[in-house]
Amino acid sequence: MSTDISRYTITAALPYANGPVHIGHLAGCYLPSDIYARYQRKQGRELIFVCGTDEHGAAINMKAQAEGVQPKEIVDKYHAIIRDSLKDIGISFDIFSRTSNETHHKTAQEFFKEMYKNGSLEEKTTAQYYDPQAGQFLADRFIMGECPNCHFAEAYGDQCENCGTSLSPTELISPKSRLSGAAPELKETKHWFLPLDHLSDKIKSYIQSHKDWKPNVYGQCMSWLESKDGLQARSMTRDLDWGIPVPLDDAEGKVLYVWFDAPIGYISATKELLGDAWVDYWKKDDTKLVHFIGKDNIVFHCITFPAMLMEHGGFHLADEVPANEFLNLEGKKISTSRNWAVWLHEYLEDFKGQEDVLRYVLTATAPESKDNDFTWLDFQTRNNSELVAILGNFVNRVQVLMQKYYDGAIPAASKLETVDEEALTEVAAAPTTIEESLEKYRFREALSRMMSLARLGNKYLADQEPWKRIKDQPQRTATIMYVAAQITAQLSQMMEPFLPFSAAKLQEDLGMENWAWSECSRKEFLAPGSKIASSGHLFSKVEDKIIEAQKDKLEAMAKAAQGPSYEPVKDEIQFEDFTKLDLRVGTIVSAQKVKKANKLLHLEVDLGFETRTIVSGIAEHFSPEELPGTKVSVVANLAPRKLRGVMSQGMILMAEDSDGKLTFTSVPESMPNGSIIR
RNA sequence: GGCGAGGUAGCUCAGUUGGUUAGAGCGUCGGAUUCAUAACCCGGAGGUCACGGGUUCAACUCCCGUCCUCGCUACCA
Repeated sequence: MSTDISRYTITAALPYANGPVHIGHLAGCYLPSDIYARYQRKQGRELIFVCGTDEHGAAINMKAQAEGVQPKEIVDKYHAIIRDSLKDIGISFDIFSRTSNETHHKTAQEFFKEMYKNGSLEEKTTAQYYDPQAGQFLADRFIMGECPNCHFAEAYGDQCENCGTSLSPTELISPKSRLSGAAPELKETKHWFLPLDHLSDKIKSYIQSHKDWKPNVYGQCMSWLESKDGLQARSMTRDLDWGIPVPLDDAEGKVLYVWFDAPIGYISATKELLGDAWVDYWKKDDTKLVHFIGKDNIVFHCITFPAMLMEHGGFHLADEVPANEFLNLEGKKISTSRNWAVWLHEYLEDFKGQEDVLRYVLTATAPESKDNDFTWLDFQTRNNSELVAILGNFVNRVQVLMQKYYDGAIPAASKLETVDEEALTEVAAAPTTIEESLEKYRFREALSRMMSLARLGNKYLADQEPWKRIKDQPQRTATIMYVAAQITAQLSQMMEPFLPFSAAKLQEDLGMENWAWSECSRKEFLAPGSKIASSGHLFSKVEDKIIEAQKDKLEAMAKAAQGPSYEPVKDEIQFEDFTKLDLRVGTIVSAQKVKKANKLLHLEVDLGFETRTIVSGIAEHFSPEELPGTKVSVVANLAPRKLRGVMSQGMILMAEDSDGKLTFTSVPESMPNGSIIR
């Protein structure tokens, strides 16, 4: 890894094709990767920048089913939206592929076969639910039944949406297939697992050879590697009909696990782009492999995927994984299901021609070292007082003055004074300082260093006051304007990775090309006599009412998404079913936290005829001190269950609103403990 | 509860081989200016560096403890 770098493989996390891309994705992954790729291209480095949609997995299957369409329709729709919106915001992928295409299917299958041949995969047979009517095995999500825990009737096979418990399908009481409604049968099925424990040391020394990785990345990896349970084997296959068929004889109806095939998508995309030359970008050690991802993907890219590559053999492992944290929106977590998001394709509609504004704001506020907040007010401020007032304004001043005094033709400088020399020295030094930041993945710092060129320009003009000198010092004025023109030219070059649209526009005004990075460490970009045109302001102000409209839109969309989110009414039951429940009035006599659990409270509840111990998961909603004396409704005949070492003998009834907030179901104070509720 | 990351000016952040009055951008206040989209330029105010101990001649920086935020994980109505 210390060898000289001959080429770069830059990947951006594959967006999952079950929804559009929002500003969080952009800030966390696509913008930084694009800035990096554009910068390295300008450096003249050989590189590929690959991405594509991730189109497999049970979630897409589910969504298709919910909408009553084929999975293919879902992924086609979102692939197009994602591809177009990323292109329109200027993300300069060399290829934007998709995991549903043939090259990828073949590549993933070959990869799997090779691992199989190497003996890296462990075959295990387990009992899984099977739908006899639909004739297929059921993914966890495809099974519904009664939660063993809270007895919610529509718990899914992986999790109960009502009480949040993680489940395995076999725990469900009276399970039903969501495909046909039939009762599923347990049937033996075979899957292929990737054991990781034996790789633990190898992975650890790999991670430890990258101590320079960002603390969040390095820390999280070591946290996993040093966890007491060790690295668990993960199943690399699923019983599903949407995905890449497992390329083995005895694997009818089985597909590769989506997390297995997705990262191979980077490789397939490279093949698609380069043909046989893909090998250079993935197997040679003089290649630098950089994965841009969000923090949710760290473990996968730093541990699982490298493990897959190690087991397959012959691959070069990631050199850098500059993962970002999360971006919040107006103080709240971005949420697709609550529709709390600024969607990229909608931004592009609402802010036509202002692609660079979003790029600027999201780069300036990118969550590089900790979660960060995007607000529309901040968006407006940064646009108006940074892009418009500093950058756009400086460029415009130069263009206007040049036009006014010299008809747009750059004058020749006479003798350079110290201030001129100093300014030009800074101009020539800009690439070096910006490069320093970019090579360390400090994009916000790089952006700010780029902006200081504009600040330098504004100060230079203010100090030199050409508008005063034009009257009686024509030679001095010419020199000043010559210098100002060079600053502008350098700006147009240094802007390019960050603000490609504005850079192109400015370069055109200046009659320049997008120069190589190495050509930019200079003092003269534009010779005297070359023309500077002006095609109008680079940026325009964002008015208050635009911001208000966006904020209103956000609230309205969130409200609409939240409106009809009532739980569906459960299946009808008979009166006898109801009478099985023994509900009683009780009073909490004492409450204390259960140790080593932060959601559980150990309650003693007086039921009149006896006092019960009940463990309740309400510790995040109530403090123990406020509870004694509270009248509650209790399920008195629930089978006892041990929770965190404490035997719980019953359950307290709670009401929950759509935000997950809990309250006790009220019982009048006057009702004696032990009274029956029916 | 365990593990990881973070807690520095109104806002967004930089600052660790410990060392003079803790920095930047934006905002704010005052001044100056008019080439420029009331933009630009200069200056000021503004910080118990989450809190409490400890090590040291010296701590934002090292050690111990506590609190808060985020993530993973356990546990859960």
